[in-house]
Amino acid sequence: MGKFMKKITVHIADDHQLLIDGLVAVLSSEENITIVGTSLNGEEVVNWFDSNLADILILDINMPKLDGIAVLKSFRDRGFQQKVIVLSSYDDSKLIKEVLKIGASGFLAKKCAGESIVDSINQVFLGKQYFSESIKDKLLLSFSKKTSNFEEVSQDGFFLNTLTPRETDVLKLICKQMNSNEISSNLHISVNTVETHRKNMINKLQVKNVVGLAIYAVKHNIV
Amino acid sequence: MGKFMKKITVHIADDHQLLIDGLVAVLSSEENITIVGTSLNGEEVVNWFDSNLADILILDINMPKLDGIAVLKSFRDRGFQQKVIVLSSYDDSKLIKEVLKIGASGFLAKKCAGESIVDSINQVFLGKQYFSESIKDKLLLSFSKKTSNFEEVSQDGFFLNTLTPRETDVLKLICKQMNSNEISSNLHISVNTVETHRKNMINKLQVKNVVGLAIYAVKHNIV
DNA sequence: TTATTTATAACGGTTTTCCGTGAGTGAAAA
DNA sequence: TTTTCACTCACGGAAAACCGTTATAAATAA
Repeated sequence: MGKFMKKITVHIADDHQLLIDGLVAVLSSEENITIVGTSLNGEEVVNWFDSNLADILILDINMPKLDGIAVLKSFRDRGFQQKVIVLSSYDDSKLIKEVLKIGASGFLAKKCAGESIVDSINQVFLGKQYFSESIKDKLLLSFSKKTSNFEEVSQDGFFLNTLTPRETDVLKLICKQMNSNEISSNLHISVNTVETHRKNMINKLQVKNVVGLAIYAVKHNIV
Repeated sequence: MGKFMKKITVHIADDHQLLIDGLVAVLSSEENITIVGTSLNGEEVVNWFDSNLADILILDINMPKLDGIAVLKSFRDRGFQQKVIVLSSYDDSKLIKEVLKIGASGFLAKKCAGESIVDSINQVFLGKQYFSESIKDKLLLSFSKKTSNFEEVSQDGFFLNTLTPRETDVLKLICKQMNSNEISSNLHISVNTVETHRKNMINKLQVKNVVGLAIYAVKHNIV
């Protein structure tokens, strides 16, 4: 490796400082990689990239304020060029496909090994895509089950809609184990309205019942 | 530091290999600490300590197979002596109090900084207790709200009961968004039985409805 | 041996959720 | 400016969840 070769600049975003510090420690021994910034939530990421540059962003999905999906979307909408490697605790095939569709270059499950983050940075920097082992398995598995994927595909790539602010309000209260009545008092709206929001969320997130909503909420850091 | 000073031996357990590798990288620069083992789930931890020793165990709460709480309880029941520092994404005051009651020596939120893990290991090795900043705040806050803590205390320290194997079966299916009817077919038991399990879980976990159960399940890695 | 725990099951009644469907308003985007 | 989106509200019926209570058998712990 030549002495004056350009180093790959990396920004790491994760709501767990401990993980960031860990990754920094892992990557610090790689001589062709420099960490030029870190963020603890989505807002910080967006703000940082407003006035800074990095070749690669390691982006956790589950973050407060603005989650990884929202950050990705905002980058895509603004035509930003840096590569993004998504990091997630949950290796859900729906999620993987969604982030790829929005424009991520790689997907790492947190259960992958430390080396694979080094590999992924190098590969993605070269313009390739990168998936950790468990992710590859999940993707292959989901493609072989054509039936269960039919609905997703048929919806032209919008199977994973995001919630409106108001829906998020309702979902938060649902997760506080309130019923529709309590929620309606709390938000000063009619019970019918609450139930409409509830229905709409169940439809757009393609879940079966409140349990699906609650799990979605936890996994997307809404609670 | 003397050349022949005993190093503190540490075992790290977390279901995210990435975090383990990160912690290993962070701790490897500490000359008085050696990592003598790692585990990706609760079972591995228990098995490892059956035939090995470490001064300190860094233990994640959310792990598959056997969660951190279960591991702690099994250690306590068998009279093991190593110190345990609990690691968790969720800095819930109930959880903190419970693990302390079972015998943990420290509690780190994953959002704490990498240095604090070094500090915690050193402190706990000296016989002290250690809490990361956010945890201290949570504890103080919960002690000042005496009212909300009355029920917990009044129950003689068993506010956080564990589920029976069968209840766990039911909960898993609940989280797959099945209704009681579907669950009963799936487990070949009566709908009434399913609903009994459901009720019992709601009671013993002190939640209000399925949403509470689902959130409990996700946070305790049952799904 | 006795007490407790676990898993099973029943039942009637109440509350809540879920489903379909339709509709009005205001704001923002095309 | 027309259209789309977010938010609001309504109603009726079906399905499911929740509550209280009781009970039996087997296994296990005290």
